Amino acid sequence: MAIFTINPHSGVPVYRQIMDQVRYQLAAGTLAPGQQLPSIRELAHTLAVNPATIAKAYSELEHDGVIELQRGRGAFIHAHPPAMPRDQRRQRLRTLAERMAVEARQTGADDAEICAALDQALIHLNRRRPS
Amino acid sequence: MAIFTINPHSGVPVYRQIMDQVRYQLAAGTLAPGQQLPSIRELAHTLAVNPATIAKAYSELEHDGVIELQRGRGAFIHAHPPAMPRDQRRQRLRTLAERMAVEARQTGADDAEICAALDQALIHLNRRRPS
DNA sequence: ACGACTGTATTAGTGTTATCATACACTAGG
DNA sequence: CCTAGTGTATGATAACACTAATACAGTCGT
Repeated sequence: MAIFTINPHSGVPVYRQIMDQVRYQLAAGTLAPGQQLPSIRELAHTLAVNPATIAKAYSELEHDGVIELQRGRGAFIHAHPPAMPRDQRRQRLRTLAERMAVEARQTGADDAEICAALDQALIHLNRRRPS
Repeated sequence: MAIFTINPHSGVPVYRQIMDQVRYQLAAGTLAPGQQLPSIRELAHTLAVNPATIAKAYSELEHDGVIELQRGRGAFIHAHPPAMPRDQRRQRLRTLAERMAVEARQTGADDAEICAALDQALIHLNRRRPS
């Protein structure tokens, strides 16, 4: 199985699918800081998409501090994770939590059910992590 | 203060800002099932946007089962919340939780911090709820 | 120095989205 | 009935998103 898989008919943009998978695998530990990623052209060939599409995904990830691009060398998971300042992190978490809370409530779930879902997701992520 | 407020320069579409606020206020209890919303034209005038923009927001919300549109009468919060089937709800919660878990991990937060953020968000929502 | 690999930049084509304008159809009250 | 309110439907236009094509520039091993 390849590192990444793409579904061109899912409606979600290819470049975003790439970004999501890098983020997910980094969170899950399948990708580790410093590790080299497939080159733009190589990945483009594997997934049968235009190199510019991969370049866009990588470029955005670099802008977000997730990966590091080195001209002539390749793409790498950022060696030193950004380590967001405490205040900013708090604000970010608050935003994420509110979004999830509101959307989860739409399903009719109660607090316990919502928290349980998050616990499960975290446990699932931790599966592959030495931490 | 008006029921809704809009920021035309935020980059997020106006119709989506409307949708988000209806959903949020419903989750928070500021809007209650059965309650009447501002008419399309009235809200359009208040926010200084085209009625079709409000119509789109309302139409999408109706499609999602959040509100009810009655020609010649007005727009109302759906009296009986949709109550998603258990399986579908579980799947939806799983998706939401995974997204939050992955994005929260990006900030460098640990499990406890992430769960605490969600707890806070739920508590904050419950503030205005009789439930 | 060369060649084969890396990322970068610019431009363009295509489709979708967001907003607006205008005309239509239903409902309720006088 | 008729009027003033409601939502509905259609089409136009501008902006944006996504993908692609092509040419450029740095790195590294031979």
